[in-house]
Amino acid sequence: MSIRVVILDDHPLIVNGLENIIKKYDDIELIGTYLNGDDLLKDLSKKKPDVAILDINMPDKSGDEIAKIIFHEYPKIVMLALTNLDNIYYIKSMLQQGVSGYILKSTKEETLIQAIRKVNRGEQFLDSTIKDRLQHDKISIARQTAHGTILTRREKEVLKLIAENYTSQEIADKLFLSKRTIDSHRLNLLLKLEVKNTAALIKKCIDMGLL
Amino acid sequence: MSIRVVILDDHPLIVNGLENIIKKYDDIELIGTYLNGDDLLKDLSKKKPDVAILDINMPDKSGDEIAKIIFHEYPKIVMLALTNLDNIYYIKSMLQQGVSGYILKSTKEETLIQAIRKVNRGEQFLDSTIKDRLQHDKISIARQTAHGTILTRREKEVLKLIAENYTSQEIADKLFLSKRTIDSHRLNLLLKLEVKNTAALIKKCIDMGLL
DNA sequence: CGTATTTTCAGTATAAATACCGATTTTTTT
DNA sequence: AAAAAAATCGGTATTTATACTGAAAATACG
Repeated sequence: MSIRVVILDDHPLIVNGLENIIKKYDDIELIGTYLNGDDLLKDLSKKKPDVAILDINMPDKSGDEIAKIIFHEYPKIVMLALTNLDNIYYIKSMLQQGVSGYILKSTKEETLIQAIRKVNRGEQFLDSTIKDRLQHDKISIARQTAHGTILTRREKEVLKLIAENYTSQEIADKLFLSKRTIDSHRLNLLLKLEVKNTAALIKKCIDMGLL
Repeated sequence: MSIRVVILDDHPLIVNGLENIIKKYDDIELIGTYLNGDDLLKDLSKKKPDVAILDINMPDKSGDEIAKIIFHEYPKIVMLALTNLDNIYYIKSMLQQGVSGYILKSTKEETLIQAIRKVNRGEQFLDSTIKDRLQHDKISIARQTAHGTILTRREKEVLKLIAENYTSQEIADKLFLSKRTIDSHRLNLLLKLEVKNTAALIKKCIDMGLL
């Protein structure tokens, strides 16, 4: 019996590439492709794939949210994350969310197929480049996820406005809050992301897909 | 005689997707794929494609640099730019660099094929979504390219350090310059990119692929 | 219903960035 | 060689952000 796979990626061209690759292999069957997380989640109540290939940088819901839901509602589905090199921040958190493997979007055909087969057998697959990066940034990633990179609703809101050319005072006016409150949120953002100024904050958040 | 095409993209998975799509059409022939601009340029002295599909966000050389070189050295080659929605900043500058068409990475198979055929006939092809965005941001883009979004070497250097968590004083020490000089560069960066603070500067630069 | 987290707000102080005024020297381009 | 652009540095004033106290109210969660 063949391995049934679904793909989630907001990039149709990537989906197309994966689709065409998988087609060539008899032991793997593509039973669904999705451009956003909600569509995938809806369809999972009907279809039962063995492996779900998930893009990490999604515009609406972030990859780890989807992974979390799938992991809890459909624990039998094995997940394989699709990621760029730039986004290693999520990796540890994704591991905890039950993701079994990581492949890069810049991966080759053979590596992809190998990864699908491996995670379907219950093993873990980490792209070698990701392994290196993990090794290299081990400490900072550990700290990263330790006190949580997960931002609260307000923090995200403030973050977004900061990136949009607003000052603290303007943000305060916009949200009908005190400037102190905004300062407070800014401070928390800097602490959570371990940066010491707004410039680095914005960069890191974009790198992590929070913006 | 079929349309001979080369592809430049640092994302193997995208290349793979394009490759598989083009394969299916008899009137289009893929004669080369490249993961970086230099490889493509080297090969152009031997191969003579009709159409070159170029990724815009490349890590080493930026897309418009490549386009400029091709346009001047091989004016017969028609260029089709591959872009994300996020990066419309380059579009006008690319047009001036001789690019004939724009397709989104999130495009569908048919649109891609249609675009290749159209630009090969000497016509222009703009993805409808890009058209909309161009319309919407018309004024700001015009201003953008007018006084040049092109940053100088020093400005890029300072910009990078700003994004890396350094203060003006620290940057000054690092580069053995006066703090005033750094202030000067910062001010120019803000003016050139038409933003009023560092946060927005970083965001815009990342959006534009300058970081 | 009680506990934890989030969100809210305050004072004060310092550090940093931005807004103006300017200018000279060096490098690149024509 | 001349012109243009880039890179350098200075003073001063103002605005904004960050650091350090701390704490009350609102929400979410078990």
